[in-house]
Amino acid sequence: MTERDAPRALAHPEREEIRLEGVLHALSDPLRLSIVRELADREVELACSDFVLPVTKSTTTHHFRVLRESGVVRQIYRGTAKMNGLRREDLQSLFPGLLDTLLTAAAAEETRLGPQAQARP
Amino acid sequence: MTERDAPRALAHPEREEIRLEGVLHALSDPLRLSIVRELADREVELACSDFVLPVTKSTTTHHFRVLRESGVVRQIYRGTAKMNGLRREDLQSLFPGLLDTLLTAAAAEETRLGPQAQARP
DNA sequence: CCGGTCGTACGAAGGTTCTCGTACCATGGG
DNA sequence: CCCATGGTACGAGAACCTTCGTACGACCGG
Repeated sequence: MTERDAPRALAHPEREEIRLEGVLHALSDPLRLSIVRELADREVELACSDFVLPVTKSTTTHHFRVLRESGVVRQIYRGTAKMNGLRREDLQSLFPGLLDTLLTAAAAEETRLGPQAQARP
Repeated sequence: MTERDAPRALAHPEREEIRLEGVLHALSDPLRLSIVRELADREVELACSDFVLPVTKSTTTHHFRVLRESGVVRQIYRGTAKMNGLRREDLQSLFPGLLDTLLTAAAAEETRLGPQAQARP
């Protein structure tokens, strides 16, 4: 069934398996935080290749995997593309208000430090 | 001046130097998160030695240093003891609601998983 | 079927983190 | 003045994280 509908299925933690420490660790990386912010801003599912990131494809795959395995995003294949969506409802149910507060905090920090200050040399 | 008043002063980031990524990273460790929760519950300054932690003194020093350098706690010497206080106002001013939301999320997770589930073997 | 696009797997280098043990320093009480 | 207490410094080992390159697999469009 699941195999038949989704030949290239990806492993996700169930809602109950999501751990706060894992979510915080996932979001403590500037690149991953910027991915989540963009996902939240656009409010649509985005392909990995829709993001312009200062790293190679391999590294991009790695970061999206961390986000998926920590329960922050849901990923599904659509043709050759891999679409990413925030797991808003799961996170809201487990940690009410956390995602929005974090997004607000990230926006505040960007305003404070200047929009270019998230990358490292 | 500063030297005279506090011969054993400790380096802290200024409020403006506190970075969201650093705070999230500091709190993504279960041991450090439990320290912050206890600090928030008691609402008083606590010495490092007031915490019962499943690690050695050296490791305890390390974790408190991470919390201090990320801007989460303020540490001052009082005699031989080193007192720790949450930097509530600084964090609230930079990231409104974040600390309380995180503490609530941590409490919710503990309720969900059982009070013994924060240590690792 | 063939080529191009999108993404994965694997291995490796380099850096950081977590942990400990041992030796040490600062403070305050007898 | 000495010692007990509370904490630090340093070094080391293990584990983990981030990054990359190269080679490969899956799907779509012609």
